Amino acid sequence: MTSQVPFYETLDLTLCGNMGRVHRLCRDAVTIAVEPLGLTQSRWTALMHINMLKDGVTQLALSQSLGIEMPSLTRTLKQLEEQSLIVRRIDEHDKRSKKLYFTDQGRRILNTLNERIADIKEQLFKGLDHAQLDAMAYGLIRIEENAINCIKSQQEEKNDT
Amino acid sequence: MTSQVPFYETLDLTLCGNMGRVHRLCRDAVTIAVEPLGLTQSRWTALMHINMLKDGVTQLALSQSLGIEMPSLTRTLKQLEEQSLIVRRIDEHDKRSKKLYFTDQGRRILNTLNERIADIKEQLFKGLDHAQLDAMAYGLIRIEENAINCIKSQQEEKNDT
DNA sequence: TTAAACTACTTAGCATGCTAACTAAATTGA
DNA sequence: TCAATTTAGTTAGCATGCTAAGTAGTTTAA
Repeated sequence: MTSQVPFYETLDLTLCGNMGRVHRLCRDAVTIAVEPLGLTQSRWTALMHINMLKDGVTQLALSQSLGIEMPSLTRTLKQLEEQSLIVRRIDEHDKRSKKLYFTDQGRRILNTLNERIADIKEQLFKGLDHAQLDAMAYGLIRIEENAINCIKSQQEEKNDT
Repeated sequence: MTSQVPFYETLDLTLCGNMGRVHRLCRDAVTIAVEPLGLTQSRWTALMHINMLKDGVTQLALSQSLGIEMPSLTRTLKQLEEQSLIVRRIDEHDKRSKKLYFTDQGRRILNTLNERIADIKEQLFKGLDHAQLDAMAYGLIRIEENAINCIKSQQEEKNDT
């Protein structure tokens, strides 16, 4: 791929700012489209992931899939339960853990949600072919790994002193 | 570039989640490194951009460079001023606007900051060549444009009804 | 067997993004 | 000219990420 925009000009000082901004914009684009359903970003994202992982998933597994910490998730699930879109049931085999299930209404909302998101996704990725998207995904994953290692090595350094 | 990771597997349902996660991780990697300087993410980012735009930049110009809204910036600048790293002076030519200047201590902190960030940046981008980084930057900018258009068209649709 | 360690989840409270609504200064135009 | 609009910045308060610390159930090991 030819270099339309030199990376070091756009991201050098900014470092991670661009990613944050693009993230917020994508998030907002979807959220505006699903607002009539009474869903915020954290809530529609959680619903999509529960569906992807299938009914009965634990909160821990969901938090890992979402890439967020448990306390962030707890708040969102509480709201979804208050909206009667999901229920949380204690796992009888391990009473510490809770499994997540859609209610009938939750499943109805999910259908609409899927349609709206497919529509927005098409708009967001317009003009980018699969090779370009794959290149981005590869880069993101690579940077993610590097960041995790970087954080880990800094924490170890701190513990040694 | 060959497709190491199929985009639609990693980002399909997640959509923008990956970007958010990578953003947070990069941000945290730097923030851990500069914490001894008493700086949080929003504060070190603001300092870097003030330096990039040069002393005397207005708050408005800075908010645009950062890609955040004025109220988000106001809070951060207030903290930086309380830390005596910058001062905000009313522009005599336009008394609505305020210009930003480093204090001596601010400039000292900035030097250390630059060194630490250069170090972390190298770690974050390890294993990615310029072509790959450019591909990512291009994709990010393209998606950003698409998202802005998508949000705009949805808002216009809403106003028409 | 039972005390210690670990695990899943929750609660409390911070950081940083946002919008809505405000103030005060500058600009526009009837 | 001066009332209406626009602009730069602020304040207030919400959404959603986080960490630290707490509860209660499970596992481990002396």
